[in-house]
Amino acid sequence: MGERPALSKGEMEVARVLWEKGPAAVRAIHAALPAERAMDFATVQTYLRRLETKGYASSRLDGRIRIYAARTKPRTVIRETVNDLVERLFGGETMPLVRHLIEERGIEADELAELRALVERLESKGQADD
Amino acid sequence: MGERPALSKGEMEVARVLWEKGPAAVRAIHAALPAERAMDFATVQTYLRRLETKGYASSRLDGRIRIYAARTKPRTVIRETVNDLVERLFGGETMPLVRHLIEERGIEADELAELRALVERLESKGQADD
DNA sequence: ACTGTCCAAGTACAAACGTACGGGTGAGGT
DNA sequence: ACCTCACCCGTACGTTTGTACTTGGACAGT
Repeated sequence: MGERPALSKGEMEVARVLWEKGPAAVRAIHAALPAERAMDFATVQTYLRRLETKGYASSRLDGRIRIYAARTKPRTVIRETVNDLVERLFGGETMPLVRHLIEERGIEADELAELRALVERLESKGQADD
Repeated sequence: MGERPALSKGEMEVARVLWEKGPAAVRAIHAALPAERAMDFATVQTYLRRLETKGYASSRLDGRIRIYAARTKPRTVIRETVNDLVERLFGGETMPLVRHLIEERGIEADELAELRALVERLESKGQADD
Protein backbone atom coordinates (compact mmCIF):
# COMPACT_ATOMS: atom_id res chain seq x y z
CA MET A 1 0.00 0.00 0.00
CA GLY A 2 3.05 2.11 0.50
CA GLU A 3 3.34 4.09 -2.69
CA ARG A 4 5.17 6.72 -0.87
CA PRO A 5 7.63 8.50 -3.09
CA ALA A 6 11.07 7.01 -2.54
CA LEU A 7 13.48 8.67 -0.16
CA SER A 8 16.29 10.71 -1.56
CA LYS A 9 19.80 10.19 -0.28
CA GLY A 10 19.73 13.17 2.00
CA GLU A 11 16.36 12.28 3.40
CA MET A 12 17.65 8.82 4.14
CA GLU A 13 20.42 10.08 6.34
CA VAL A 14 18.01 12.08 8.37
CA ALA A 15 15.52 9.24 8.54
CA ARG A 16 18.23 7.02 9.92
CA VAL A 17 18.84 9.38 12.80
CA LEU A 18 15.14 9.67 13.35
CA TRP A 19 14.88 5.92 13.77
CA GLU A 20 17.77 5.79 16.16
CA LYS A 21 16.86 8.71 18.34
CA GLY A 22 13.17 8.05 18.43
CA PRO A 23 10.80 11.01 18.40
CA ALA A 24 12.94 14.07 18.58
CA ALA A 25 13.16 17.76 17.91
CA VAL A 26 14.92 19.13 14.89
CA ARG A 27 17.75 20.34 17.08
CA ALA A 28 18.33 16.86 18.44
CA ILE A 29 18.31 15.26 15.02
CA HIS A 30 20.70 17.86 13.80
CA ALA A 31 23.04 17.26 16.70
CA ALA A 32 22.92 13.50 16.24
CA LEU A 33 24.06 13.58 12.64
CA PRO A 34 27.52 12.20 12.05
CA ALA A 35 29.92 15.05 12.52
CA GLU A 36 31.57 14.67 9.15
CA ARG A 37 28.18 15.04 7.56
CA ALA A 38 27.52 18.57 8.59
CA MET A 39 24.39 20.06 7.24
CA ASP A 40 22.73 23.27 8.21
CA PHE A 41 20.05 23.23 10.85
CA ALA A 42 17.59 24.60 8.33
CA THR A 43 18.50 21.88 5.91
CA VAL A 44 17.64 19.24 8.44
CA GLN A 45 14.40 21.06 9.04
CA THR A 46 13.62 20.89 5.36
CA TYR A 47 14.42 17.22 5.15
CA LEU A 48 12.16 16.48 8.09
CA ARG A 49 9.36 18.46 6.54
CA ARG A 50 9.82 16.53 3.33
CA LEU A 51 9.89 13.25 5.19
CA GLU A 52 6.55 14.17 6.64
CA THR A 53 5.12 15.22 3.29
CA LYS A 54 6.21 11.94 1.80
CA GLY A 55 4.59 10.02 4.60
CA TYR A 56 7.70 8.73 6.32
CA ALA A 57 7.36 10.82 9.44
CA SER A 58 4.77 12.54 11.54
CA SER A 59 5.10 15.47 13.86
CA ARG A 60 3.38 17.30 16.64
CA LEU A 61 4.02 20.56 18.36
CA ASP A 62 5.25 20.36 21.91
CA GLY A 63 4.88 23.96 22.93
CA ARG A 64 6.68 25.76 20.19
CA ILE A 65 8.96 22.87 19.45
CA ARG A 66 8.04 20.46 16.72
CA ILE A 67 8.73 16.86 17.52
CA TYR A 68 9.22 14.47 14.64
CA ALA A 69 8.65 10.75 14.78
CA ALA A 70 9.17 8.05 12.21
CA ARG A 71 6.04 6.58 10.68
CA THR A 72 7.75 3.84 8.78
CA LYS A 73 9.89 1.08 10.10
CA PRO A 74 13.50 0.97 8.98
CA ARG A 75 12.90 -2.52 7.73
CA THR A 76 10.28 -1.33 5.31
CA VAL A 77 12.32 1.49 3.93
CA ILE A 78 15.37 -0.71 3.67
CA ARG A 79 13.38 -3.33 1.86
CA GLU A 80 12.05 -0.87 -0.67
CA THR A 81 15.38 0.80 -1.18
CA VAL A 82 17.34 -2.39 -1.49
CA ASN A 83 14.77 -3.98 -3.77
CA ASP A 84 15.04 -1.02 -6.06
CA LEU A 85 18.81 -1.13 -6.08
CA VAL A 86 18.94 -4.84 -6.68
CA GLU A 87 16.48 -4.46 -9.50
CA ARG A 88 18.33 -1.72 -11.27
CA LEU A 89 21.88 -2.74 -10.68
CA PHE A 90 21.64 -6.52 -10.58
CA GLY A 91 18.57 -7.23 -12.62
CA GLY A 92 16.77 -8.49 -9.57
CA GLU A 93 19.25 -11.09 -8.42
CA THR A 94 20.20 -11.10 -4.79
CA MET A 95 23.35 -13.16 -4.72
CA PRO A 96 25.61 -10.91 -6.74
CA LEU A 97 25.10 -8.21 -4.18
CA VAL A 98 25.67 -10.57 -1.26
CA ARG A 99 28.84 -11.75 -2.91
CA HIS A 100 29.97 -8.24 -3.52
CA LEU A 101 29.40 -7.25 0.06
CA ILE A 102 31.28 -10.17 1.48
CA GLU A 103 34.13 -10.23 -0.94
CA GLU A 104 34.68 -6.61 -1.75
CA ARG A 105 33.85 -4.89 1.46
CA GLY A 106 35.33 -7.57 3.66
CA ILE A 107 33.89 -8.65 6.94
CA GLU A 108 35.39 -9.31 10.32
CA ALA A 109 35.90 -12.68 11.92
CA ASP A 110 33.00 -12.35 14.31
CA GLU A 111 30.74 -11.27 11.51
CA LEU A 112 31.86 -14.24 9.52
CA ALA A 113 30.87 -16.46 12.41
CA GLU A 114 27.49 -14.85 12.53
CA LEU A 115 27.11 -15.37 8.85
CA ARG A 116 27.94 -19.03 9.16
CA ALA A 117 25.36 -19.43 11.88
CA LEU A 118 22.83 -17.72 9.68
CA VAL A 119 23.61 -20.00 6.78
CA GLU A 120 23.30 -23.05 8.92
CA ARG A 121 20.03 -21.93 10.34
CA LEU A 122 18.62 -21.46 6.89
CA GLU A 123 19.97 -24.75 5.71
CA SER A 124 18.15 -26.68 8.36
CA LYS A 125 14.99 -24.71 7.89
CA GLY A 126 15.10 -25.00 4.12
CA GLN A 127 14.53 -28.70 4.36
CA ALA A 128 11.05 -28.29 5.76
CA ASP A 129 9.36 -25.58 3.78
CA ASP A 130 10.14 -23.24 0.95
CA MET B 1 40.62 9.69 -8.48
CA GLY B 2 37.19 8.66 -9.59
CA GLU B 3 35.18 11.71 -8.69
CA ARG B 4 32.74 11.04 -11.42
CA PRO B 5 29.31 12.27 -10.47
CA ALA B 6 27.29 9.36 -9.20
CA LEU B 7 24.94 7.56 -11.53
CA SER B 8 21.26 8.24 -11.27
CA LYS B 9 18.82 5.36 -11.17
CA GLY B 10 17.89 5.61 -14.78
CA GLU B 11 21.46 5.89 -15.90
CA MET B 12 22.24 2.79 -13.92
CA GLU B 13 19.75 0.69 -15.78
CA VAL B 14 21.22 1.72 -19.07
CA ALA B 15 24.75 1.23 -17.82
CA ARG B 16 23.85 -2.28 -16.84
CA VAL B 17 22.78 -3.12 -20.35
CA LEU B 18 25.87 -1.48 -21.69
CA TRP B 19 28.03 -3.77 -19.60
CA GLU B 20 26.14 -6.84 -20.68
CA LYS B 21 25.93 -6.13 -24.35
CA GLY B 22 29.40 -4.75 -24.71
CA PRO B 23 29.94 -1.85 -27.12
CA ALA B 24 26.67 -1.29 -28.82
CA ALA B 25 24.52 1.16 -30.70
CA VAL B 26 21.71 3.03 -29.04
CA ARG B 27 19.21 0.90 -30.88
CA ALA B 28 20.70 -2.28 -29.47
CA ILE B 29 20.77 -0.96 -25.94
CA HIS B 30 17.22 0.16 -26.27
CA ALA B 31 16.15 -3.25 -27.52
CA ALA B 32 17.99 -5.04 -24.76
CA LEU B 33 16.26 -3.22 -21.96
CA PRO B 34 13.87 -5.34 -19.93
CA ALA B 35 10.54 -5.20 -21.67
CA GLU B 36 8.64 -4.05 -18.62
CA ARG B 37 10.98 -1.12 -18.37
CA ALA B 38 10.00 0.57 -21.57
CA MET B 39 11.63 3.86 -22.21
CA ASP B 40 11.65 5.87 -25.35
CA PHE B 41 14.50 5.47 -27.77
CA ALA B 42 15.36 9.12 -27.34
CA THR B 43 15.43 8.68 -23.61
CA VAL B 44 18.01 5.96 -23.91
CA GLN B 45 19.96 8.23 -26.18
CA THR B 46 19.91 10.91 -23.54
CA TYR B 47 21.02 8.54 -20.82
CA LEU B 48 23.91 7.34 -22.93
CA ARG B 49 24.98 10.87 -23.65
CA ARG B 50 24.86 11.62 -19.96
CA LEU B 51 26.81 8.50 -19.14
CA GLU B 52 29.49 9.74 -21.47
CA THR B 53 29.47 13.22 -19.99
CA LYS B 54 29.85 11.79 -16.55
CA GLY B 55 32.75 9.67 -17.64
CA TYR B 56 31.13 6.26 -17.43
CA ALA B 57 31.05 5.59 -21.14
CA SER B 58 32.83 6.50 -24.31
CA SER B 59 31.60 6.48 -27.86
CA ARG B 60 32.73 6.58 -31.42
CA LEU B 61 30.93 7.01 -34.67
CA ASP B 62 30.75 3.97 -36.88
CA GLY B 63 29.51 5.54 -40.05
CA ARG B 64 26.51 7.45 -38.88
CA ILE B 65 25.87 5.14 -35.99
CA ARG B 66 27.26 6.00 -32.61
CA ILE B 67 28.63 3.08 -30.70
CA TYR B 68 28.79 3.36 -26.96
CA ALA B 69 31.14 1.42 -24.74
CA ALA B 70 31.48 1.30 -20.99
CA ARG B 71 34.53 3.00 -19.55
CA THR B 72 34.05 1.82 -16.02
CA LYS B 73 33.87 -1.70 -14.77
CA PRO B 74 30.65 -2.83 -13.17
CA ARG B 75 32.61 -3.72 -10.10
CA THR B 76 33.74 -0.16 -9.63
CA VAL B 77 30.34 1.35 -10.06
CA ILE B 78 28.79 -1.25 -7.82
CA ARG B 79 31.40 -0.61 -5.19
CA GLU B 80 30.78 3.12 -5.22
CA THR B 81 27.04 2.77 -5.26
CA VAL B 82 26.89 0.16 -2.55
CA ASN B 83 29.39 1.99 -0.38
CA ASP B 84 27.23 5.04 -0.58
CA LEU B 85 24.09 3.13 0.28
CA VAL B 86 25.70 1.32 3.17
CA GLU B 87 27.01 4.60 4.47
CA ARG B 88 23.72 6.42 4.34
CA LEU B 89 21.35 3.69 5.32
CA PHE B 90 23.45 1.56 7.65
CA GLY B 91 25.99 3.98 8.98
CA GLY B 92 28.76 2.16 7.20
CA GLU B 93 28.18 -1.31 8.54
CA THR B 94 28.11 -4.15 6.09
CA MET B 95 26.47 -6.95 8.01
CA PRO B 96 23.05 -5.43 8.48
CA LEU B 97 22.66 -5.29 4.75
CA VAL B 98 23.93 -8.82 4.26
CA ARG B 99 21.50 -10.01 6.88
CA HIS B 100 18.69 -8.14 5.28
CA LEU B 101 19.41 -9.60 1.88
CA ILE B 102 19.54 -13.14 3.11
CA GLU B 103 16.67 -13.00 5.51
CA GLU B 104 14.24 -10.65 3.87
CA ARG B 105 14.76 -11.34 0.24
CA GLY B 106 15.28 -15.04 0.66
CA ILE B 107 17.70 -17.08 -1.36
CA GLU B 108 17.44 -20.38 -3.11
CA ALA B 109 18.96 -23.66 -1.98
CA ASP B 110 21.76 -23.58 -4.54
CA GLU B 111 22.57 -20.01 -3.64
CA LEU B 112 22.67 -21.00 -0.04
CA ALA B 113 25.18 -23.70 -0.89
CA GLU B 114 27.30 -21.18 -2.71
CA LEU B 115 27.12 -18.91 0.25
CA ARG B 116 28.25 -21.66 2.57
CA ALA B 117 31.20 -22.38 0.32
CA LEU B 118 32.07 -18.72 0.32
CA VAL B 119 31.94 -18.55 4.07
CA GLU B 120 34.12 -21.58 4.43
CA ARG B 121 36.64 -20.26 2.00
CA LEU B 122 36.92 -17.05 3.96
CA GLU B 123 37.14 -18.88 7.23
CA SER B 124 40.13 -20.90 6.18
CA LYS B 125 41.82 -17.91 4.63
CA GLY B 126 41.21 -15.73 7.63
CA GLN B 127 43.39 -17.97 9.71
CA ALA B 128 46.48 -17.28 7.68
CA ASP B 129 46.51 -13.61 6.88
CA ASP B 130 44.29 -10.65 7.43
C1' DA C 1 15.13 12.75 -58.18
C1' DC C 2 11.50 11.87 -54.37
C1' DT C 3 10.05 9.77 -50.25
C1' DG C 4 9.94 7.43 -46.20
C1' DT C 5 12.96 5.76 -42.48
C1' DC C 6 16.53 6.07 -39.16
C1' DC C 7 19.69 8.25 -36.38
C1' DA C 8 22.47 12.05 -34.01
C1' DA C 9 22.24 15.94 -31.54
C1' DG C 10 20.23 19.98 -29.73
C1' DT C 11 16.65 21.60 -27.01
C1' DA C 12 12.85 21.32 -23.63
C1' DC C 13 10.74 21.24 -19.43
C1' DA C 14 8.50 20.02 -15.18
C1' DA C 15 9.60 17.68 -10.93
C1' DA C 16 12.75 16.43 -7.42
C1' DC C 17 16.98 17.53 -4.78
C1' DG C 18 20.41 19.67 -2.00
C1' DT C 19 21.00 23.38 0.42
C1' DA C 20 19.82 27.28 2.69
C1' DC C 21 18.08 32.36 3.83
C1' DG C 22 14.82 35.49 6.17
C1' DG C 23 10.73 37.08 8.58
C1' DG C 24 7.99 36.53 12.48
C1' DT C 25 7.23 35.20 17.03
C1' DG C 26 7.54 33.46 21.66
C1' DA C 27 10.47 32.69 25.95
C1' DG C 28 14.00 33.80 28.99
C1' DG C 29 17.31 36.76 30.98
C1' DT C 30 18.43 41.50 32.75
C1' DA D 1 9.75 46.51 29.03
C1' DC D 2 13.43 45.26 25.96
C1' DC D 3 16.88 42.54 23.81
C1' DT D 4 18.46 38.24 22.23
C1' DC D 5 18.27 33.66 21.01
C1' DA D 6 15.91 29.84 19.23
C1' DC D 7 12.73 27.92 16.40
C1' DC D 8 8.96 27.40 12.83
C1' DC D 9 7.68 28.04 8.35
C1' DG D 10 7.51 29.90 3.91
C1' DT D 11 10.30 30.78 0.24
C1' DA D 12 14.19 30.39 -2.86
C1' DC D 13 17.23 28.82 -6.24
C1' DG D 14 20.63 26.47 -9.00
C1' DT D 15 21.29 21.59 -10.42
C1' DT D 16 20.03 17.00 -11.58
C1' DT D 17 16.78 13.77 -13.20
C1' DG D 18 13.28 11.59 -15.96
C1' DT D 19 11.37 11.83 -20.03
C1' DA D 20 10.88 13.22 -24.50
C1' DC D 21 10.15 16.24 -29.03
C1' DT D 22 12.32 18.11 -32.99
C1' DT D 23 15.27 19.31 -36.66
C1' DG D 24 18.28 18.04 -40.17
C1' DG D 25 20.91 15.02 -42.56
C1' DA D 26 22.02 10.17 -44.63
C1' DC D 27 20.53 5.93 -46.76
C1' DA D 28 17.40 2.77 -49.20
C1' DG D 29 13.98 1.61 -52.10
C1' DT D 30 10.98 3.17 -56.15
